[in-house]
Amino acid sequence: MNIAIDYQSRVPIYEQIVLEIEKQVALNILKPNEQIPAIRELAVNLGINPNTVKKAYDTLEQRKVIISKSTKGTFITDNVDEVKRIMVDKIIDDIKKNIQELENIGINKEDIIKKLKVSE
Amino acid sequence: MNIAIDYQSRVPIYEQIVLEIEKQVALNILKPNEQIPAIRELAVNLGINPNTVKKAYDTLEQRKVIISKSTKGTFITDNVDEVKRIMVDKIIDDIKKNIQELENIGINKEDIIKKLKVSE
DNA sequence: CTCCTTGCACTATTTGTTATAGTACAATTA
DNA sequence: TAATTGTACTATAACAAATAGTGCAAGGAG
Repeated sequence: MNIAIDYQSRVPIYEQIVLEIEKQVALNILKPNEQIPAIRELAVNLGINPNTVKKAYDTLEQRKVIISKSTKGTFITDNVDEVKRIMVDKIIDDIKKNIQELENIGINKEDIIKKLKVSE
Repeated sequence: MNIAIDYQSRVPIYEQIVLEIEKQVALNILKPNEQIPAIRELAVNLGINPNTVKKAYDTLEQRKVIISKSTKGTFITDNVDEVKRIMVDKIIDDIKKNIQELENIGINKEDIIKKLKVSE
């Protein structure tokens, strides 16, 4: 499990872990039903406190990205498609909001497309 | 000056003020050289501490959105276009990043456009 | 000149969240 | 039996945000 923690970031460590694991699920780096590191193990790997990892795992379980099985370990959900769908919807929504903001400022769709095409 | 503060948000109050004023500049609600409320006045209006408003104004001045004139008051910059340009560039950059993320997940440009067109 | 308002500067304290430290339990596995 | 798993809990530390409070210098209005 490869996770880079940015200690300068305003995003809490536990949330960085959440976002990174969600991302790796969406990118098929983490597969359905795959086991992920034990709380204590990941804590050691990242050099942080187990409670912080626990908080991340709790959040991920609430979002149905992972499933914790007592004494067995923690596993990626078997319904990875749903996780992806939610992520994609969120990103699409973000883009729509950004486009709306640009239009509010007075930039029309053609100009937006023009600006996007440069260096894309 | 109409600013709504969300106390539930993780974004600090001073930053909410910064973002809202920048937005109102971009939307031409706040005009070039226009005077904005005194620190103490806005603090009373929003029901917050003057130091919090001061921090917001300091940030805005650093970003060249406003100019503070001792004993005179605080004013919107005369170069509003530059503020707009920076905001637009930032939003465009956000959109690009989001598109890249979608492509990484495996969604091609045509699908992205299709998803964007629904309800837009 | 006096009073009020302005931005500015500073210290101290409070508050809430994040992160750490530490301990313990139940259940499964080797 | 020993080790590992997730779970649960309390206490503490660390940090940023926000508040509280005081005071200064300078300009404008009366």
